[in-house]
Amino acid sequence: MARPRSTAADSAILDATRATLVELGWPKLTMGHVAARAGVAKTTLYRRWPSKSALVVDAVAILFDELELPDRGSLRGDIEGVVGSFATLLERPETKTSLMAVVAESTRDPALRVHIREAIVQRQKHLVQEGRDRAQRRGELTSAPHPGTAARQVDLIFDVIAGAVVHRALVSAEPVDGAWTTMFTELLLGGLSSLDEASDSASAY
Amino acid sequence: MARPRSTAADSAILDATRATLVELGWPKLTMGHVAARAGVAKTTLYRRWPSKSALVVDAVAILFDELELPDRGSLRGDIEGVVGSFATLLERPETKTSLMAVVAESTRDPALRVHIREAIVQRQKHLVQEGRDRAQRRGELTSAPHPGTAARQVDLIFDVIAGAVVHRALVSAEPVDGAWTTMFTELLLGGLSSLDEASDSASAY
DNA sequence: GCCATTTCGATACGACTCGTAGCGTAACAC
DNA sequence: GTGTTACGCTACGAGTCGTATCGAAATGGC
Repeated sequence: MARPRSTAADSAILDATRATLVELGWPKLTMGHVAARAGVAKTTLYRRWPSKSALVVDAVAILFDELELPDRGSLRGDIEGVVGSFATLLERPETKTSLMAVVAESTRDPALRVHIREAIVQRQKHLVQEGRDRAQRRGELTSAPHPGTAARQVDLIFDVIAGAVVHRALVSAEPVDGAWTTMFTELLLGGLSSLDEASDSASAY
Repeated sequence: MARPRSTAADSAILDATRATLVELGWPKLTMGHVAARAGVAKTTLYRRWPSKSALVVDAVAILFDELELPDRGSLRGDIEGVVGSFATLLERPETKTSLMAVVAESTRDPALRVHIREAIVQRQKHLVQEGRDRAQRRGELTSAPHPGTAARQVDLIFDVIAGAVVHRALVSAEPVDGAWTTMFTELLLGGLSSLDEASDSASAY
């Protein structure tokens, strides 16, 4: 009908949000700072995002798209690769300080919880599916009997990998280095083949 | 020398903190609220805790002591038990809203990070060691070759269990129910025996 | 029992953030 | 052009933060 919303402002705001996260960290990031840095009025921010948390989710979600799953020739290699790149991502100050913060706020804000699930979790879950498909083609894993079982296994593996790496890096606050990754991958490989056998023996799940 | 600090005030403050967490949640919890509820001046809070986060860590850490590892006769049973009780703990509003929040702030506050590690992580790590010892006595696992390897395995297992359950419950925001626990335990058992064999074959780690 | 010492409750403070409202101006669709 | 909408700017009340200051209260040492 009339003047459309400036898409330039959108990206300027998201860029400014990431830059401010790096510089000040989540707790000291304010809507005022972001607005000033983006060369935009504070009102413009509130016209597009209901809260600081929602803004940060969008600003950070894009960063997760850099996660890839290059084919390293084996399931072991693929897992070690994705763990490494995820750990690298978590070391960036933008993600490190804000990821836990938005999750924390989401425990009291259902809309934000859905927002995170769609923008980050579900959006990256294809990585697990892809790794699984590859392993099946290589004959390292067999396909699950029921489609529902397969989906639940993908969900489980995603929670285990993401959860373990996040916990190691941010809660235990110790490095996700080669030694840890090797050991974790060994654990996961053993677990996966165990799941494979268990679901082959019919009734299990 | 003179008037000692009131221990009654200490516990009144911690109780008030938990109660306020339940009622208002982390984001709306203020030092003013806690002080008023505890029947204490705001100044008294700041004399003992440097920040809201540090106060909440102490208030919540005690709750983790209710985690137990009753002997269910098998490693499988023990794991399922501890996963269940951890999930129950995470469902309580005091922990749910505040755990991620303090971790988030700890990414920019080294002192707080150490505080969390000592009060929560290290304090509960004995559960893993205990489960492992039991499994060895039952003959379900063998002891690691080097003591350093054993310690690293305990750290890894702790991160995997705690991380996966937290991620499932708070990030994916889906229930840690019996089906999930069964599947996760199966994964972990397979992984543990795999680690066992790998570390038996000498040089591995 | 008395006194020095330290904590305690109360209050006030400036600085900051929040989210919203009101305004005139600028940019686009038709 | 003209109407409609987004924009930048400013101001606002409410609320929080962490600190400073004060007299009163409680305790240990003598």
